[in-house]
Amino acid sequence: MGERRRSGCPINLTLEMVGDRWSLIVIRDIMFGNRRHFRTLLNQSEERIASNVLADRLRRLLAAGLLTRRSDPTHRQKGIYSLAEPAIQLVPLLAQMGSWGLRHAPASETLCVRARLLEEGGPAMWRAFMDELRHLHLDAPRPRRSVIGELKTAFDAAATARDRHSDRAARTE
Amino acid sequence: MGERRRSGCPINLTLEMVGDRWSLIVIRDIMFGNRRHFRTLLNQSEERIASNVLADRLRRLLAAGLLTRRSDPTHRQKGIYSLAEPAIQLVPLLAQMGSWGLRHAPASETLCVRARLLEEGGPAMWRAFMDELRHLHLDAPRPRRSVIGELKTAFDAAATARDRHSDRAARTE
DNA sequence: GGCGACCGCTTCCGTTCTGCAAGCGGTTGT
DNA sequence: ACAACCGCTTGCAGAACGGAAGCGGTCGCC
Repeated sequence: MGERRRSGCPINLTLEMVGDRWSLIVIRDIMFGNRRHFRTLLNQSEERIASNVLADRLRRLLAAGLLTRRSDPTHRQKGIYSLAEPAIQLVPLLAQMGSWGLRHAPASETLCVRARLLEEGGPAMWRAFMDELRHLHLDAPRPRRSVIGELKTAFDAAATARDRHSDRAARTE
Repeated sequence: MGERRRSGCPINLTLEMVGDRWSLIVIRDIMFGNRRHFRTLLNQSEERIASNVLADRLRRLLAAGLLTRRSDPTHRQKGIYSLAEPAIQLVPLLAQMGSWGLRHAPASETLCVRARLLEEGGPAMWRAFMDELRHLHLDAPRPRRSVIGELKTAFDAAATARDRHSDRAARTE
């Protein structure tokens, strides 16, 4: 089992825990999309994760203490996945990844809106977001500010604008 | 060539460019260790990267525009690898990875010193560091502040302290 | 000018990881 | 009872990884 660590460097250790092509995608979907079940993570995945890879990542993230799982009272065989505190503290990292990606990668305009908003909001917004996640995932009290709401509003507005635009484009074809 | 993009999400695109187990290690070593040649990246690698993997990563990072390569005037067959601007802008991301790793992973005390300093310095220190990197890699003017110097001083102090400690431990064995 | 050390980088090969499709046994709603 | 759905597994092919040896070229040195 190649579980031994390559070095004690914090950057390296972070890479070893979440530095693969899927772990942060799963965490992103739970975090920003509030997808809590296996099936929603699988089917609503923008990047089309394979079911075996998803199962494997959930297992690893549970083992690493980044996620927790409890059974869903409404369905005997479902589990509800929640972010643990270490995963919630990935918010600044994900925000930086979003900022970098929208500058240096061919990101889609609509999907950039949230990244841009999170960048403009800065650390204060990240902290509010983390508080909200603690409410949703760790039974902390509901904070006043809803960053998820702000992100959703901005995203919906951008999606509507894009649809209007593509309607117009379709009409002129 | 599995080069097609999975989605236009900025986080996903960042992952696709540098979200593997080695790319950011290579960039980290060039950035913090100022290792500019193939051999130094290979032999001084804390994590013992294999030469074929290193060659592959350098090729990819060059193709992605994160690194540049020029030939070394002192040795006909050597190349000097430099960070391009997009790689320099990974500083905040690497800083966040360091911060997360030292909190949530079993990071070595000595190697944590730099991550902690970079965290305490905050965005102002990151900006100074990026300016210094632009001087070292992009022929920008030398800035007043040397973050690399600060990091080295702190690291050396920690290493000395650790050595003293292990000497003492050895003596009492 | 010959020789050993070193240079960037490649090749080989066994192991592991990924991506895709199908499917399993159990649960739920009708 | 039955179909739809649930979390998750299996099988398999191709890609990526990791370790070791090695290739042709270059350098410093006597």
